[in-house]
Amino acid sequence: MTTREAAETATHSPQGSSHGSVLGWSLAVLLREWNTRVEDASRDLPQGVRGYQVLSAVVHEAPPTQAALAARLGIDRTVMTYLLDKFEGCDLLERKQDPSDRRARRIVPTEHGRRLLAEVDARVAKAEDELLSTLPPEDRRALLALLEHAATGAAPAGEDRCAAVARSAVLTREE
Amino acid sequence: MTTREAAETATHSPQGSSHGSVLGWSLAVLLREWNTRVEDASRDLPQGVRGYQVLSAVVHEAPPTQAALAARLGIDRTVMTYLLDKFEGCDLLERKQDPSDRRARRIVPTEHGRRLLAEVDARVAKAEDELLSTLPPEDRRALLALLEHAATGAAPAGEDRCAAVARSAVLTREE
DNA sequence: GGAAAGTAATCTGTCCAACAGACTATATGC
DNA sequence: GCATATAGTCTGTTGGACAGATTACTTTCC
Repeated sequence: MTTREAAETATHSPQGSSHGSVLGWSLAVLLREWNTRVEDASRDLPQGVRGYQVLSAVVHEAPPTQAALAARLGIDRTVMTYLLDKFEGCDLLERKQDPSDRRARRIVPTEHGRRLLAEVDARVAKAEDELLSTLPPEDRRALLALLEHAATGAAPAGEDRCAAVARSAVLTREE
Repeated sequence: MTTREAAETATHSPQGSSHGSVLGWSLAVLLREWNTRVEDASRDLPQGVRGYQVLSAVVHEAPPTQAALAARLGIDRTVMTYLLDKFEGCDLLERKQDPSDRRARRIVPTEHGRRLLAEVDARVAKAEDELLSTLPPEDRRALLALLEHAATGAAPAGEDRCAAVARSAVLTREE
């Protein structure tokens, strides 16, 4: 009896959000798999996936400060410090004084960093294709679009704003 | 705003994929937000989100063994041990000897566990709705479907099989 | 029937990564 | 110039993940 109740609850969906959170489970599974695959793709970078995300954000989004970068990736600021230490040590990123605010550091990629990221980006793209290989290309594009939309919409106020700032920074400050 | 428009934004960049992994970032942001919201929704459960996932999986999926449960959620088996200890301590779950294999324990929810989960499930559903509130209902459904499909497809062999086993267990094992 | 190998769960010890909190240096506002 | 806020760093603590050994039981194969 009790088991039957369970089965019923499980399939008895009022509005599609039937059995316990599909959302949470799917996100967790996908992210876990994404991690292991990208971990492999970022083998040349310090700090594995973490490192990839940092380098990628710096190059592609150019957040204006260390703090903005941390906020964008949801990383603690104290953690960001030693992450960047390693990147500087590997000659992938540099910290430069921001002339307009001497407390802040502008994080800029080195040439080496850019080149390496390009390689890794390619490997990551391939890994992601494999990860989503069960979806036809059309659905894959739809999923990515929906995900990005949902993520920017769901980000706790400040993250998308940060991205916007970052983008404008790219435009105004590129040399 | 439809999926197609979003897709355009996503693929908007000059050289196509010059955008670092949208996938990884989106998944991470969404999961992080999902976590904080569900953390709040599961305040009555031991172990927060973790606890919710465990209880939810036990009730809705009824994995046959502790190990299967752990595999489904991507949790280490040694961790599962003390997670379940707490649940037993709170009278939410029970470990019962599996008569057909006396090494294994069947994890079954108590009445209390079921009731509590029902409450929490409701709160979680609400939290998820809010999380995706920027998507129109149609897109929301599409996203969930695509996510689930992608996740089951991407799960390292054994996880969906485990779910299948679990479901059949629900059907065959009556009390 | 019984040794050998395999599996479910547990227990133990180790390690690392996250976070809070204090601290330095700048900035901004009154 | 004093008060308050912010960027970044450093330090100490803690919890959670994981590897490895252990116990109990099952399966296999001779």
